[in-house]
Amino acid sequence: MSEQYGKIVDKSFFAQPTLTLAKRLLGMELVHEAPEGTAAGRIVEVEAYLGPEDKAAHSYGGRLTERTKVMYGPPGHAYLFHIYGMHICFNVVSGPVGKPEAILVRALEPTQGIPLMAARRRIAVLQEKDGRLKLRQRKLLTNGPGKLCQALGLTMEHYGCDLTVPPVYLRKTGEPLPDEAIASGPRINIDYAEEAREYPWRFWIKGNPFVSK
DNA sequence: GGGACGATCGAT
DNA sequence: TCGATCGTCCCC
Repeated sequence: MSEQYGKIVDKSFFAQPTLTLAKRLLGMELVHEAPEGTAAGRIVEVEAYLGPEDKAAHSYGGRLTERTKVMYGPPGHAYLFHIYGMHICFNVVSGPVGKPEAILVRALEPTQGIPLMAARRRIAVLQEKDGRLKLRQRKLLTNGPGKLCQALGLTMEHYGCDLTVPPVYLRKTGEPLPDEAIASGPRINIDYAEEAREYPWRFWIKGNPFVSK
C-alpha cells in the first residue's frame, strides 16, 4: 500500500494536461462528507471536455455563462450542471485559469457509506449473509453520472467548491494506474458534436464492473 | 416572454 | 426505444 493512501489531493495535482489528469483521476476516491454521513466511491470512468475547440463541451467557442463560468477559474473545483430537468452531473474543473476544460465523472465503485447511498437512491437493500449488498445492487448505486451525484448527495450547492478540502474532495488510494489498465473510447450521448463525437476522450478502468452501460 | 434542447435514467 | 421533466440558453 502506498504511503499516499488516504491523502487528500493538493492543488498542484491539478496542474497537468486535462487528458493526463482524466486518466490520473481513475482509481482515486471522490468523497462527500455530509451531515447525515460520509459517502465515497472509487472513480472508474471519466470523460474529458476540452474547452473552446471541443464541440461537445459546454464551453465550446468560449461560451461564458452563469452555468459555465467556474470552468474559466482555477482547476480543482467542482463544475456541476442540471441535465434533462432532473439530474445533476459532477465534473472536475481542469486547465489553467482562462482555459475552460473539465472532466466528467461517469461512474464510481462504492467504497464508503453504501447504506446511505442506497437510501438516497431509494434502492431496496437486498443483502448477502455477511451484510454486504449484492454486486448487482451496488452497481446500481453509482454506474452513471446522474446516479453517482444522487448517491453521494451532490447538489448545485456544491457548484464551484474546492476539491482539496471537505466536504467534497478527492482522495488518493495508491499509485496511479498504469496505462495498460486504462481503456479509452468515444464519449457518450454527444451526437450533436459532429467530428468531436469520435474523439477517444472517455477513459475507464479495463474490466471494471462498475463502469456505466 | 417563449421555445427548443439536453455530458440521463428507468421502464418497456 | 421512448417518455419524463425543467433549468439553461438564446432568440423574438
